[in-house]
Amino acid sequence: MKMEKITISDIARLSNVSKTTVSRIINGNYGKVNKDTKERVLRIIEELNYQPNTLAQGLKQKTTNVIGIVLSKLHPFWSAVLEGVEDSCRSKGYSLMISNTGDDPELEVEQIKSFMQRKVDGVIVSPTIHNKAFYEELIERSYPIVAVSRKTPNVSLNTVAMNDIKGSWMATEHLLSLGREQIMLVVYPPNDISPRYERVAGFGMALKAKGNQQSWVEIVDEKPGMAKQKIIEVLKEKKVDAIISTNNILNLEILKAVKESGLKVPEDVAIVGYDDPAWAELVDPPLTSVYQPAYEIGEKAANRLIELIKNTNKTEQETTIFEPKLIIRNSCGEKGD
Amino acid sequence: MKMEKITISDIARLSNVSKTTVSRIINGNYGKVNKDTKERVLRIIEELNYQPNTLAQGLKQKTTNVIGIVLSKLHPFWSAVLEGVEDSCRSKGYSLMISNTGDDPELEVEQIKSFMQRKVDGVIVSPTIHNKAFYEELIERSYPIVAVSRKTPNVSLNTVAMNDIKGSWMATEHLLSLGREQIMLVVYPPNDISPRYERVAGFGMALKAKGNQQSWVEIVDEKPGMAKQKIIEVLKEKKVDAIISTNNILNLEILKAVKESGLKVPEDVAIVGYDDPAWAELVDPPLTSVYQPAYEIGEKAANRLIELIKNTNKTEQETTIFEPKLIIRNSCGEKGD
DNA sequence: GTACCAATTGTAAACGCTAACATTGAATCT
DNA sequence: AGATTCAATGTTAGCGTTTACAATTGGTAC
Repeated sequence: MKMEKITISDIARLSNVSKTTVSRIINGNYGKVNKDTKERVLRIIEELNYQPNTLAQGLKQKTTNVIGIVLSKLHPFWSAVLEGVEDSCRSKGYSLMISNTGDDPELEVEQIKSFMQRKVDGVIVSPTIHNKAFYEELIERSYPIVAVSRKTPNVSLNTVAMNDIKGSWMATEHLLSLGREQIMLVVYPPNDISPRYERVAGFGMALKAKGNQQSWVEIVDEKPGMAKQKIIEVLKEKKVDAIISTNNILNLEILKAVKESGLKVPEDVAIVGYDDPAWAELVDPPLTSVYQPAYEIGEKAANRLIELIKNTNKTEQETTIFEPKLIIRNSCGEKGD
Repeated sequence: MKMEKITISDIARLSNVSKTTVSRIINGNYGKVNKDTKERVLRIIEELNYQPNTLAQGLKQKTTNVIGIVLSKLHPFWSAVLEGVEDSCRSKGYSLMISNTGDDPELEVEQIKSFMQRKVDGVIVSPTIHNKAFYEELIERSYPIVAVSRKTPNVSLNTVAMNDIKGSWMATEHLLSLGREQIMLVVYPPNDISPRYERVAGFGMALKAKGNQQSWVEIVDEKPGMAKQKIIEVLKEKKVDAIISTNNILNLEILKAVKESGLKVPEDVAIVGYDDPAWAELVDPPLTSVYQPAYEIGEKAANRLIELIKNTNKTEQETTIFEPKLIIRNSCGEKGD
């Protein structure tokens, strides 16, 4: 299992053919090369465990079979997305470069540029809504890129995302139908990031439809622990009979806050989580929650990107929206509670 | 913000210097170039938004500033490791290629080879214990590689991992000291993967120390849901007064199984989780669990790898072991329960 | 025997960069 | 003045591939 730094020239020399012929064989251009030489060369390649230098290939061919993914953080939702992306990429022969930005808009473009400099064939990104100009430029150059789990108003990126309005809408509807009236939607600062403001919007729509005016949106700080603290305060001061989470992490903060406040779920306060965590059925009471098919989103995003990379024709903007599901357990009680 | 495919030659031509000079400027070799030309060239680079082609650089320089990471899966533990790796890499100017193998030994070497073909500067891997020969070869060629969160007997890889014996040992000790006697350690098939058999070993050691002979190891199938089912069966047939989990996923399976079996925690059965999940304090009762500093492990692994890449001298094998912590909540009750 | 063709293989340039070595011109030394 | 040095810049080859274009060979048709 020798693996020295042998090049195509070595193979060529040792098998008495030109580099061209070896190259043809490497690339499966068998039609143009004699069966005997092919076998001889393949044997030598095998023996020396020769692996073509991908950098050189990329330099010459303008394509690397690498795609880059830029996302915000690695909490469970994104991990699942990433797994979908990864599986799909590997099965199609692409390698993956990854980078997290923590939703810093500048880091976002910096990382994409860095990937482009490395000549990745395309990029998957969970974009903030800034960087409009940057993305427009990419589109104009028809650089393969797809936005995942985030939408970009004013920029028509290829997109694979959730119906986020519907997610919070369903949650709100559910609570209202159970007679809850002072509902608090807890959300991180929603301005930069589409799912957040869509979830706020869906909440508002559902309230308006039922004429509810006692519910409100509580915007909380993103620093770990801050949300919990804030919620505890609010819970002391205001009448709250239901809480809706808007993501993975807030699920935890909300549940902890409620627990520490000594309130009973669902009697005192009903809770709807977001993102249906794996432990949802283990807490007491089991958490009603909005499910999102994260893995499938990732998979689809990767597939779409690869489509863009390969097909120079199927390139018109396309948006795929997945629908969330409300998984009802016991954290909202039943009608009349 | 034009970003056509401009090369170093364009910059050179437009600023009336040779490519060499431009190259010197790009690479910060300012000492050797006149201040005026430097500024002129930098301005043109800026104007045209020139970005050096990293493939070409890599081809020439034999170094890419990319590192590859090959791990088993993306459950929460590995996500946290990955975040540590990623942060550390980015802060030091490295990009990251990622790949999951699901602990398939063949895929493991396949992916590493693929990374090497792409000329990554080094690799972080969560290895199975197979592939001894392969890793030995890498070591012999002094290829920079570090094993993360897994140990490789017979192969002296640079390693950053946990004291896994101690983790289960502490859990077992804790349970024994509380008077539990029929303890079941639930584990996925442990043969290929060091933390698993270490956790089995730590369990055995603690039992032996106290002369306990009624406890046992329950090996369960890795397919989702299988563990839960098996545990439910066992719970019916045998007397079990404590269960120890050995990872993230098993935490969930065990808790679900116990819940479905209608047993009371900790009265009927005590439980110790592994990996201290974010939701540990939210379940009822809050889960006692073994904490592992996943992020720090990732960080350290990346740092060590980068050290190996840069320092051709500090290259002797080195193993860093982090210590787990037992976080006691209420799932094991108190003495005398 | 000459012309033509297909099959197989080779030559050489190019991809975009870096670096060893060479060149230039002016300043400094003796 | 001639030799020496130094700062600034350039020439050129090469990193490991691919590929347009040639070249060689033997066979076939006339």
